[in-house]
Amino acid sequence: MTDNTNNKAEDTKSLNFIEHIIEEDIREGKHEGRIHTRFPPEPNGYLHIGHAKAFCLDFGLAEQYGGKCNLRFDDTNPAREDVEYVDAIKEDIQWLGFEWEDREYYASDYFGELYHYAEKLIRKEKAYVCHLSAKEISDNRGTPTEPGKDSPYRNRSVEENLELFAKMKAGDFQDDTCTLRAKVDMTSPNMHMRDPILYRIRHIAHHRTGNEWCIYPMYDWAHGQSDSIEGITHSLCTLEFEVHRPLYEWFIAELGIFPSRQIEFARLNLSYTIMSKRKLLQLVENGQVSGWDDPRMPTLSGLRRRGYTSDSIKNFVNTIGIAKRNNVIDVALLEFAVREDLNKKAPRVMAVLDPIKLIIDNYPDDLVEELETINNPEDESMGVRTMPFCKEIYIERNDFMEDPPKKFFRLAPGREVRLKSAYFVTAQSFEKDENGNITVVHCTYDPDTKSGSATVTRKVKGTLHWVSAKHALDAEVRQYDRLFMDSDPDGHKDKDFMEFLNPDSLTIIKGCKMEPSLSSARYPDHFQFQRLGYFNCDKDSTETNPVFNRTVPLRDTWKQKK
RNA sequence: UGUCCGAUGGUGUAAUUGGCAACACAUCUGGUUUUGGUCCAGAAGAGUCCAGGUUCGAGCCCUGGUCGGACAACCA
Repeated sequence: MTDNTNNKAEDTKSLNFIEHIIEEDIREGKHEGRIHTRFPPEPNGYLHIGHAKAFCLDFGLAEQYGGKCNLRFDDTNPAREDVEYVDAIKEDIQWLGFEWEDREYYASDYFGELYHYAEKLIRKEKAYVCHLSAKEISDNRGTPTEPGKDSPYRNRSVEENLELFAKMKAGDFQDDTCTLRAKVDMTSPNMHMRDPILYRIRHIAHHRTGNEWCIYPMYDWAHGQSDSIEGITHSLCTLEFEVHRPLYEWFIAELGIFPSRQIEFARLNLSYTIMSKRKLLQLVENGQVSGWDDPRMPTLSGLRRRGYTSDSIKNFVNTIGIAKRNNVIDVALLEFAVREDLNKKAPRVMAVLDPIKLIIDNYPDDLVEELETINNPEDESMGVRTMPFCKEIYIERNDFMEDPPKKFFRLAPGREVRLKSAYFVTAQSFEKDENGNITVVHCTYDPDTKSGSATVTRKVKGTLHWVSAKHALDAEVRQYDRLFMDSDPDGHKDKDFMEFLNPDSLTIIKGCKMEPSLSSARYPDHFQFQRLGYFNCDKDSTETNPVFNRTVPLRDTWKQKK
């Protein structure tokens, strides 16, 4: 949260609905005022900005109310999960500055305890071993508007169930031959209460428990009980689990265990992007992006590589709020968040992406001046540096126009502009190649207009960035645009999200000219390329081929008017 | 024909729990500026999905609608 919103939040005591619940719980002395949350990712993919919303809430609330937040991997499905993801998930959470100390847990840590809970349910005649096939179970479950039918195995004896369940665990049965089901109510209007499956048989090695188990708990059975075992007071999850809550509470009541409370909030949706892990995986596997950390991905690793700062993401997440209604956040808000943060932090440098040579005819041939320039006008403590200046420099191709419109403030024949931190120059002539493209612009400079000298009082409308031709560093720049051309690529019943992929989401520009100080840039150093945008050094960058990503362009009111 | 949830400017969230609907982004003016950035000043934009009811008073409470979302994996 920024200082600003924080102050406002405290002044007006503007709370989201979960904070209201928590404060009321504290007021009433529930759980002795203890607040304990958890973030429960499944290690089957990388975390994205939507997960950031969730874990900033989980960890943030714990921080805010002097409680704790556990990191718990929900690893109950060995077929889809992998340690690669565990490490990536931890790195992303730490990147945003959250700490779980020694509370790194795994649902698989509780397999033993869960097994005993299941036996307890069997003894209470609240669970049974069912030999129906997946198809039969599905057929018997009914539909949302029609009740289901009882399984023929529903009423066997406690002893028989206990024995069969032990055999399931012992590996006496093949995959998919039977399940352990809770005995709730096949006629419930809530589908999740129609004798949900607790365990299925899978003879697969688990990334943590190896071959110790061949029965694996389902989400509803593992998740809630894990919350309870850890003494979680407020278990926050997204809206789609709302219909699971009655079951969550049924287990607590039947087992008589610690009553964690599940609270649901609306997940984050961002315009022009998709947030489904499955679909993001599809982009990775089809090679539409270079990996989970492709700078166009909404993953935290992608945003990090793109040049987003962790502060900007936290600020963003705290700005969007928490509620229960479905929402779509404008990506412009995310972009605002990085600009706001980088404006304060990023040193200003000069880089010319589409160079055209500017020759200062009246400047001494061999003279090189070291001109001083400020690193960040927003933060004087960032100091100054010098840039070499000489007779031939590069400017941006679109900063010169042969025949400009009246509101064009840049260079044109006979027009004078300022070269940032250097001199005023006036364009005199230009050269074209056989195709009519301008190749060189000739100008003259006024020695009395040197930056910092107060000798000239006349004003110029435009200021251009530039790089000394002789000293320029050649570099590659990767410009990114939105990955999808539709504001809601995932929201069309008749069309696949892949149809909306933007073919121009990545533009690689080689031969960009940069000021020499950039040779020391290393991943993930952030910069503002003056007049262009915020950029960061990419991890592909090398000594011989420096690479920069455009994080986000500067706000451009000129372009909008054109 | 079911159950659950939701509905406040273009977008997102607030509203001291029943007291003149506020903040941010986006948009548009004007000013400052050695970045057409930043910053500063200002404008426009909702009367809270609809219809009733309770009340001195309703975005908040009640009733009935409408619209939107979730739920029928041995996924989470």
